[in-house]
Amino acid sequence: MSELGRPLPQEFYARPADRLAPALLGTVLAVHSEQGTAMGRIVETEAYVGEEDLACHAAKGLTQRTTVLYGPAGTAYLYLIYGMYDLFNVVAAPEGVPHAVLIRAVELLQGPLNGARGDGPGRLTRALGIDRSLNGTSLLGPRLTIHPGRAPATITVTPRVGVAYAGAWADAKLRFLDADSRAVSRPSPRSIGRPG
DNA sequence: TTATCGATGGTA
DNA sequence: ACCATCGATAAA
Repeated sequence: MSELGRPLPQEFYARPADRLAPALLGTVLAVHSEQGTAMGRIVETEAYVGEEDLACHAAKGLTQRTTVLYGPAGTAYLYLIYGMYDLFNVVAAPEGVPHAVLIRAVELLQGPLNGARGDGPGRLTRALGIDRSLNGTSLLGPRLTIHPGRAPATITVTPRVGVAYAGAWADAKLRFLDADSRAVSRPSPRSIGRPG
């Protein structure tokens, strides 16, 4: 049983998503349920930085769907994509500022693992046993928590995945990866390949 | 009420 | 490269 430090405090989350996203690399997402605790070390994140960001859901403004983005930092934002996958995000920035960090990959430490892997935003939610019923849940516990972990030695920065429609924002370098992890969702320009 | 479109992943 | 699958949003 690995040791988890205290959950990251609310203040940790209350900063712009482009600064929170790299800070989350290496931290451990824990999902607590009757079954036990599922855990994964976060190795890939993307920042979505508010109403001006055409790739951010809040580009549509305040709607029923985006309500939690406008709420306090340190809240889970989960939504269904492509009719099939639940994607997990961390709400960032002060209340009223709709920033979020998408968690795209984890190194699985402890399961449910429903036969799923951790290398992909749709996969990790299945592997950790979370879905959109947890939308709006606090990351201060008791259901979901994030804990300090081993920070990456090197962070790779690239444009975000799947946002080609977002005009100038499609090219923004807002995706962050642990360059030494092999659990990332897809090859990255710098960390791809194996030495010798 | 209806049409369009995804912050994906599995298969060919 | 193609497509399964469905909720949110915008248009009508």
